[in-house]
Amino acid sequence: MIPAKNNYQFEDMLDKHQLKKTAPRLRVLSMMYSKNTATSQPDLENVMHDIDRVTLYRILNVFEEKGIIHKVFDLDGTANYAVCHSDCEAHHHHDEHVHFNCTVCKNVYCLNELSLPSITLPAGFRPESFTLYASGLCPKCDKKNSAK
Amino acid sequence: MIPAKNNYQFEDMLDKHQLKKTAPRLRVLSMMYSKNTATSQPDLENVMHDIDRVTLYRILNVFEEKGIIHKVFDLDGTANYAVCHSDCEAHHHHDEHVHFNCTVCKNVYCLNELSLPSITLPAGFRPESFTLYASGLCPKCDKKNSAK
DNA sequence: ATATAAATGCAACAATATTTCATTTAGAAT
DNA sequence: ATTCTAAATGAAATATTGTTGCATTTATAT
Ligand SMILES: [Mn+2]
Ligand SMILES: [Mn+2]
Ligand SMILES: [Zn+2]
Ligand SMILES: [Zn+2]
Repeated sequence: MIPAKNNYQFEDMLDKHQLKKTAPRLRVLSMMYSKNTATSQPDLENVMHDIDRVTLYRILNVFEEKGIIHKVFDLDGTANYAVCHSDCEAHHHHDEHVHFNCTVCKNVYCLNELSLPSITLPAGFRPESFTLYASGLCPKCDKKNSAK
Repeated sequence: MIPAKNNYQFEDMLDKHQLKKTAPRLRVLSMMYSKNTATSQPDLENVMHDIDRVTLYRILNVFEEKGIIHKVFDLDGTANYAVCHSDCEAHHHHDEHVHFNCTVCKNVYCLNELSLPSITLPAGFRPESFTLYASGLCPKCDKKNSAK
């Protein structure tokens, strides 16, 4: 589903966005591409002890600006970031898919396959984008749950 | 649309939920019922200087627990609170309506009239609740915008 | 009027995010 | 290869946001 990427491809990505190929950026990229769930700033901080917190914030911000990753808030309101698969451009995201937040493992899944049902808003509202959040049990946690 | 309420009704509400009728609580209630948009903690803090920050947090928390208000995160991830109109009970909310976040005035509107379209998730996911967020121009900001 | 549990206010603390600036480094120019 | 420079990082300071503990006040039941 998510196409795996190697380090050369990550370097290309940074090149393409006129970002310098630095070690912290490559590590963040490879971490985010290796998972099928979104990553929070605390997640990164816990794994990459040697990289400064501020650097992580800045990497997340610039990646979001460039359209490499997009931000999703989970049930607690903490920001999670996931790689974009919708040919997003700088300052112009198109990540209008469903997000699933597991109530047990707290992971956030991007359900890129699902497009949103169209919906009509009350008169006067001019919507520009939609996001649908679903929460409940993810496949893993549901399996564990029904096993016992 | 939103039924206006007077102070006696606010007192009744607190009574019904076994909460003491205190001045801070009544003021928060009346502020939230007087608007048709959600209220953030900073909003409250800016208006009610004389009430302690911590008290406001506690009021919001207990109101949410009791099913009087529900929490909505806006585009920046800040928590906003809006009155419930879905006969919510303590620890059991049913606020599955559409939320609209205006990109200009930043206001969050509960579109209680709109129910959510049903949606089928990929195999394995066991959803328990849904929220649909829309963002764009609210009626007011759209009108101002097209005027000039 | 009194008693008591609940609620508030204040101070301290913790967690999270941003700003500033000195130092380092990637990539371009020579 | 060496030098140069803008970009990126790291570290400290500051700001913002949310929580905890405790003394004081207050709503309400008796
Ligand atoms: Mn996504
Ligand atoms: Mn709502
Ligand atoms: Zn899960
Ligand atoms: Zn607006």
